[in-house]
Amino acid sequence: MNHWLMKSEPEAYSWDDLCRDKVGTWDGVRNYQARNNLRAMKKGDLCLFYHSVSEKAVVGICRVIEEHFPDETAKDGDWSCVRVEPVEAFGAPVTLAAIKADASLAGIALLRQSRLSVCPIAPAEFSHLRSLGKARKVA
DNA sequence: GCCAACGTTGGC
DNA sequence: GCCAACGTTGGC
Repeated sequence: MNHWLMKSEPEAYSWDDLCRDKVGTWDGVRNYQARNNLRAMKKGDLCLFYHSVSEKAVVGICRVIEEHFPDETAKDGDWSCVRVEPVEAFGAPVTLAAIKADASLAGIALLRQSRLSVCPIAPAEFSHLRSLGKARKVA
């Protein structure tokens, strides 16, 4: 299984929105590297949900429930999206500042490539963030 | 609001 | 194929 981190501005689509919807379509990606990461996702892969810009924190974990298919929101070009469902909410969101301050997360793609909206996460990084975030199952 | 990083576009 | 101009993302 692979692990990922996906960013969303909470004003555009938030973790709470995903929990309300139960199932979310992760569309709107218009960056080739991010798109290729979306296409590499397998059903069952887990993704950290990061709130960018206004909050700058990892707030939960979602699971890929449908592998990539064409992004209908794209007027032109060859873009993809996936479907996800919320799995675990972070009782303690892990802020960007906390990630930067954590030596064991120094290599995380979030820091190394700050503009990439869908990036792979190493298993050790994933489990560390999950425990820092005091993740608990979504009802 | 500013700016750094980075991707894309188009002229040459 | 290079590079300047421009647009976008996202942290500060």
